[in-house]
Amino acid sequence: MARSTLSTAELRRPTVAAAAVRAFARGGYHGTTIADVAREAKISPAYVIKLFPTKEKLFTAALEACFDQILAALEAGADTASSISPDEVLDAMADAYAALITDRTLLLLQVHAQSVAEIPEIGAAFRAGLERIVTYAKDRSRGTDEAVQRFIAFGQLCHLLVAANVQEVPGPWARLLTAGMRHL
Amino acid sequence: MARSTLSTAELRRPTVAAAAVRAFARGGYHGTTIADVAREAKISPAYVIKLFPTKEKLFTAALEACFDQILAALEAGADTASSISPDEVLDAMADAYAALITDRTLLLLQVHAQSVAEIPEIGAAFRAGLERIVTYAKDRSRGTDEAVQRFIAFGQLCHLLVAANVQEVPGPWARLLTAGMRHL
DNA sequence: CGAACCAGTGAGTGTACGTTCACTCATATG
DNA sequence: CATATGAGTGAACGTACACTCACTGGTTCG
Repeated sequence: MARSTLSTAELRRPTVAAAAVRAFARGGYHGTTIADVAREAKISPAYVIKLFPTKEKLFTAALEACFDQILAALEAGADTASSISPDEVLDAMADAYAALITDRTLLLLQVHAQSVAEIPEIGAAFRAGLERIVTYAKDRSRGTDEAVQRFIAFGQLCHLLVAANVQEVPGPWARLLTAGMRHL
Repeated sequence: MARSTLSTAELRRPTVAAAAVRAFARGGYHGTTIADVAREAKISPAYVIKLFPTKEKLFTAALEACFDQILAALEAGADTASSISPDEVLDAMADAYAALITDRTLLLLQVHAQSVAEIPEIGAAFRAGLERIVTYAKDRSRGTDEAVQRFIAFGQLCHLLVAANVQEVPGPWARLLTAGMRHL
């Protein structure tokens, strides 16, 4: 058994990053330990930090994996649009995003990342991911700046609703906020 | 000198809560220690937790103080509206909010709260504050549900831009997102 | 065979944190 | 003066965490 089946460190890194996505999505950066990630990845803590030398690098790796998945979903969604009208393309991407975050993992990781964006390395990775999303949405939809801005703004509203569990709560204010949102 | 000048615990609590707002806004829930809050309030850590028996209660107290200030700003802003047209009232409230969060303290505290809303006590306090904002915006502006929803969505976009420091960054994507935003 | 290498780990180290507790000191009142 | 009350603290306790390091066992190749 050579390279092809034996898991070298290089091959292992993405699976550990995927485990980090799940673990950090639960507890956020400060609320998640390297041991938590190790448990999720089914390896020892020591090996986690051999693969990603600091906790910050581990988190940014998770964040990049998160944005990779989001971009892929947006691309796939855009392909299903019934016309090339900008609004319809953006709408198809929104549908795809809503479907992607049915399990809240990727959404929560972004929320947590936003809250530790003051850490330089993490802030940079977060902005890089945001840039990818915004420029892709703009280029692919060929919509106006306003339409793309609205696309992001309502995405953020969606993050708020899910993070705060507004859907599970009664009251007219909650229904006002969730009206028309597709992430259920 | 009796009650009026001597600082009793009851009188001290709000000033400690205000210190907690500042401290937690910097580091978030998990990234801020009780000693940080104590330093900010210029008292000992032990006395902080005598005033607020657990870290969670301390954080929710800070969060409530934060929403108090936001509501007050929205009310004051609505009073300055040049007409009673719903859109103009909402616009005046948005201006007032933008002015309030010129220093990023209250904004960042909300972002951090959103990311630890899974902690039941904190999630409940966060939803309570959100409910106050939404119902006030709706009742005072007498706008449509859609207008109020948009008001909140673009508020969340504003939080994203500030938390991630998008204003300080070059690139067309950043300018697209910040276009028309007033929080500078 | 043996030497070099690499995936992966167990056990530790130093530090920092939330919370507790016994205490001090100032004031207030009888 | 004596006693009580409550503001405020110093020092400790137990735990938990990021990160280190010396090590094991398997594989590769001369």
